[in-house]
Amino acid sequence: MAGLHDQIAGSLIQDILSARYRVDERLPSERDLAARFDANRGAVREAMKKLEQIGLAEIQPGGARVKDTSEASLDVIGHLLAQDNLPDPKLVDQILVVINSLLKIAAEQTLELASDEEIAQIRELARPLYAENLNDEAHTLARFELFQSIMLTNKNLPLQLIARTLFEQFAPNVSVLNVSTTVDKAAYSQFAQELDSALQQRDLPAVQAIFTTLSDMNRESMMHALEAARHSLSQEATTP
Amino acid sequence: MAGLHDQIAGSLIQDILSARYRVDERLPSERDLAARFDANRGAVREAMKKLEQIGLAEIQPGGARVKDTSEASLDVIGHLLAQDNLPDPKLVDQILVVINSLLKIAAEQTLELASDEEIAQIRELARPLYAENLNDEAHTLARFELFQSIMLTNKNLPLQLIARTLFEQFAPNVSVLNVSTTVDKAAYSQFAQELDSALQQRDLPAVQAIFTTLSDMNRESMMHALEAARHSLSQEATTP
DNA sequence: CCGACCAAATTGGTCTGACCATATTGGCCT
DNA sequence: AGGCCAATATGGTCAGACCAATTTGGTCGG
Repeated sequence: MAGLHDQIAGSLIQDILSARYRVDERLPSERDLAARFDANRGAVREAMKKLEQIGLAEIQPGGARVKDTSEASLDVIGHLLAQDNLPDPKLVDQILVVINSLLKIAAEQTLELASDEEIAQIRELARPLYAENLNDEAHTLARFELFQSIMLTNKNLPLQLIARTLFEQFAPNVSVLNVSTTVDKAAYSQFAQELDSALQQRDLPAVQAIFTTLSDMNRESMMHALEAARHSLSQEATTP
Repeated sequence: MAGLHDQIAGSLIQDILSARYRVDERLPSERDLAARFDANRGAVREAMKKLEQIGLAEIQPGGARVKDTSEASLDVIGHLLAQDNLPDPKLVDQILVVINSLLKIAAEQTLELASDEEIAQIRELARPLYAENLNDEAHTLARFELFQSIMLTNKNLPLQLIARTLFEQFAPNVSVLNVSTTVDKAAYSQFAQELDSALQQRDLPAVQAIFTTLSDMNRESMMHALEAARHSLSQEATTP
């Protein structure tokens, strides 16, 4: 299924992220890599192009050099998360901070710019979360739809692009954690009700406070899910 | 200087962004495009790869289709800004909202996590802005260094990557505007002093308020610069 | 002994041409 | 008219070659 260049790129990305090549170090030549992977140079070349696009390497006539992660593109995040069995908790928390902040910004802007109809639509999507006895799947779906609605109602294109990019890299790497089992549905119910009310009254400070609280909630439940997964993994290791 | 594939990519990007191809419409085949541009298929292929990377097209066996801008990568922003003589004011404002929000988040996190030494370093960089009689160049540099310091002191990698990416696309497209001539240096002086004090006392609400005000300031001065450039352009048109 | 300079080897960049697997198309048959 | 199938067009991959720029290593002169 995956093209040869994808395998090569994946291997090189892994090598770079696991620090097998130091920053500023020259990568092997395309011809060498082609020989090592028993592949066409074109395939290696495509792989190198991907590295460059991700921002992990800088290709120049004379050789390709490894760049620091901090100079990379936002697309490295996904690769960083996928590096180990479990995603790095610190990185996960950083991502959550950013995503939740973006959500907060979107909500603030929505409050300021959205029409009454648009506000009403968002409020509709908060209703399902009133229920504290939703099953995990339905609860996850309801949360997702509410957040997506807030993001899309906002007409800020850069904000949307960032949020989507970040989420797309984030989601597949935390899906194994079954976060929905650790969310506090009672707290979410209160959140939904307060949000509904604050939206109706277009109460900016209230909305800000609500999303600050939400951020803490989400970060907490994610940390719990990560810890649970870590325990589960170490159990598997001892009883194979 | 620019490779042939870059010219082809640029032409295709322009065509897509100016809506000469509709969303979901099939692009001409690589062989057709090669003939049209009098180029090698490999060159066209590289150009198409770039389109796919930016997220403006989706390449599949059977043909390439145009995607909606909202599904693109964050890298479209630069191309969107560069599309006309002057960048789209609405888009510019949206970008400023996001950048300023990210800065605010970084500042909040810095307040929470940074060491006293790091805080002190940032405060140092606020000092130069006390002066209201800095020349434009020095003022721009001082602002830039302060903001960059806040961004880097924060250890949030995703936040840094997003901010840098956004800024790199933004800066070259607004550099023609000479924004520094429209900033209110007196207001900036007050901002710097308040920030210095708020950082020293680690006063979170104060920092939040300061950056909210800063955002409005920046957005205003950018709008003024845009308007000035617009007038300047229309004058040139009447007196060539 | 060191630095500047130059030629050779290496490297990425580009082009040509071909073949393959798959998707699309258009005609044919029912 | 609808379904089926072959012909065709398309993107995906590969091989081999040449070019321009960089890097490298040696040599010469100070």
